[in-house]
Amino acid sequence: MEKIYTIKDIAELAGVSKGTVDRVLHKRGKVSEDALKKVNEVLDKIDYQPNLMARSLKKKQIYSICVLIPDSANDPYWQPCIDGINEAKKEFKSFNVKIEIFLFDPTSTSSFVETNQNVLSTAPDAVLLVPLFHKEAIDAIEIYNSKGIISSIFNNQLKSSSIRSFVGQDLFQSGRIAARLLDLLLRKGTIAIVHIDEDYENAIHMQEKEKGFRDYFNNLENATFEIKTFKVKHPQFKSTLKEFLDENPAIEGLFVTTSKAYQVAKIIAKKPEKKIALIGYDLLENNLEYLNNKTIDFLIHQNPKRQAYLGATNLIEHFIFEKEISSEILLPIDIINTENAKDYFL
Amino acid sequence: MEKIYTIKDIAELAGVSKGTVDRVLHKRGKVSEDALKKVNEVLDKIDYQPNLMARSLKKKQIYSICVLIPDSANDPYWQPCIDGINEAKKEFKSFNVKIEIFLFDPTSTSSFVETNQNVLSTAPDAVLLVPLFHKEAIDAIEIYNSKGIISSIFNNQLKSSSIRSFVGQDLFQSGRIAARLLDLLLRKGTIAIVHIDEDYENAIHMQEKEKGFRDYFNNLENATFEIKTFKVKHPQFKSTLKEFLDENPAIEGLFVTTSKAYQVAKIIAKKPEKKIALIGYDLLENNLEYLNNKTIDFLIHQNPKRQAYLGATNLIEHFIFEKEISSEILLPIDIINTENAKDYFL
DNA sequence: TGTTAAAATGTGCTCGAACACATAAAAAAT
DNA sequence: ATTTTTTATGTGTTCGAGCACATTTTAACA
Repeated sequence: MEKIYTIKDIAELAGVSKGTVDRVLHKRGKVSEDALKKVNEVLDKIDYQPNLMARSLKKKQIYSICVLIPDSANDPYWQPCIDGINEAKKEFKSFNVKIEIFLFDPTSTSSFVETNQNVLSTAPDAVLLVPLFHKEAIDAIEIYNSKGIISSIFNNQLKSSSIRSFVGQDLFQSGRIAARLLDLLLRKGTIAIVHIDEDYENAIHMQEKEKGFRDYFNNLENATFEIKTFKVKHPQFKSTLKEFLDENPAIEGLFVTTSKAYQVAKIIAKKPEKKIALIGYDLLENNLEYLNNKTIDFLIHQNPKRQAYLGATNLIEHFIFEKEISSEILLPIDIINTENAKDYFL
Repeated sequence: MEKIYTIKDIAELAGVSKGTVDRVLHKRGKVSEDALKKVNEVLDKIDYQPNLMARSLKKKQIYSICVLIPDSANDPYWQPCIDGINEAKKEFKSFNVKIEIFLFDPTSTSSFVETNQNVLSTAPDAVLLVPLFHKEAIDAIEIYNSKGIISSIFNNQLKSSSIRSFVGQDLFQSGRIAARLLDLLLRKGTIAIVHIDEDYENAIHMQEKEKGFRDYFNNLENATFEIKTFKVKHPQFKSTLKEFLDENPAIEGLFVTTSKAYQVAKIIAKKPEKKIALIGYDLLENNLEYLNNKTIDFLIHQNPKRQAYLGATNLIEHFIFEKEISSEILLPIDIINTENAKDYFL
């Protein structure tokens, strides 16, 4: 077992005082060449790991992190994110970090902008946000960056050099997985990709999934599939989808690119004459209901709780343990069916 | 933002000294009824959370945890466990816990017994072990218990009132998932369950999986499957399996209950005249190779790394944060195909 | 009432890092 | 050579909890 060295140990070994060692460690200057050399020699020889307890105890500074999440009252998808943040909060409650959650309305751009302004006025050290609105998110992040506030994002990918970290999934790959599962279920036939509410939910999200989905089938040898795309908005949703299915009786499989597969399931459950394979996203209660009665065949789990949790801990550990911020954390893409669904609730 | 109270704060509020508050908090006695009442009144009013940094800094006691894992030189399955423990070790290196890994030979009962004796001689505070050998594990755990050493297990379930915690998967459910996937792949036909090296690897593991597997098909309406069981040991493995397959030409699917699916894949890959569906366990390199060339259709991920990690952190957090030890942590059962396999490496 | 024992309470040091401040040594200016 | 300035180095306090020890208060007994 290797010895744990303290600053005092180093001071004794180098024949200087702990003050000098401290100045060397923190490069605060005011150290003679001679002393610098002596201390560095000791430092090279041993593996000094500062005691983080002591450091955290001494430092009065409280790091503040703001988290912007869509309000789960508008969309239950976001509830696990809130839970994930609260879990991180609990875990690090003894440390000198303050985590505050700000909710915005996912259907309202102005709510997003406004919430960002509120966050800005609290002058946090870092912001973790779901960049639902592309342009507005970029703008907000630029402002944070100019004020020296670290920004991280999760759920949606977003290209900007001002972003320090992204937590999410490889959406292209996610589309490929959906394709592979439908391939398995059907072997051949006509499949439709269904995009619901493409407007305010981030379109890139869905497009990447579609690309991956199509990529799988394009690269398939002896491919016997036909792929269609269907876009629809919520108000006229029900009638439009019915029409679409009636007009395309050959369709045997559907890939819903959002968490709204239950809305589709509700409609196709009423067409028992023909089983349509259905794949969607996320373990919402509504979705699970249709998974259990086998209207939905597979769900792909985006693990929003863990995304939020990892987004938060990535920042927290940067502040209190001086860990480097991982610029990209890609979560595994979990395949869910009736049998393993309940495992994913903790 | 709620104020963080210290012992000093409480002392002032109650009009006593911090020594008295300390005695009340730790129930060390020597406190008058009057003082006890005054302190408890304050304690009821506020939410006191002791500063764990300060506590950890002060306490000189180093908690020692020993981890017993099979040597990965014998079976690569165990390497991720070692990685998981090292990750936990790294994460908590600043805290006063010492984690030591002890490796034993998974093919040798006496190696397991001997290693337990070595562990015992270091008089640790807790032991985390893979109870590969049923009887010997129970014995070892009884001894640990009699010496006041906490024991936790992972990977294998084991019933004993002396065990404080189990981390693993629901093996019955795991068997059901394999069944569901084969159902999906085949729709009907003959399937064989393959148990490899049932002797020294824990038999219960495989039996539970078989039970779940059969349960799925038993409860299936209009079932058109026939299920066989095939047990085999390594030396004569190759020839015996070939024979079995030749004798049962109807077999269209195989469920290998261990991480040795690649050994089966090696054989059926040479029979290209008929595609046999194959499902196995664990993301070993050998398995992934056959997954990628589609000889193996699905792998079920038992997440050994996370099992070990959670087993360790469960104990660590008990010691340093006084968290309760979760008596059972069941990990989700991850379904892996070619498309999402690479996600599961971190 | 005075003395001793027992119980209750308070004080002060420690853990290791951080940093303000005091002191000492070297360099520069008179 | 002496004073002043600059630079280097050391000392001491703080953070909050834990615990040993000192001190005070109360109870018991002669």
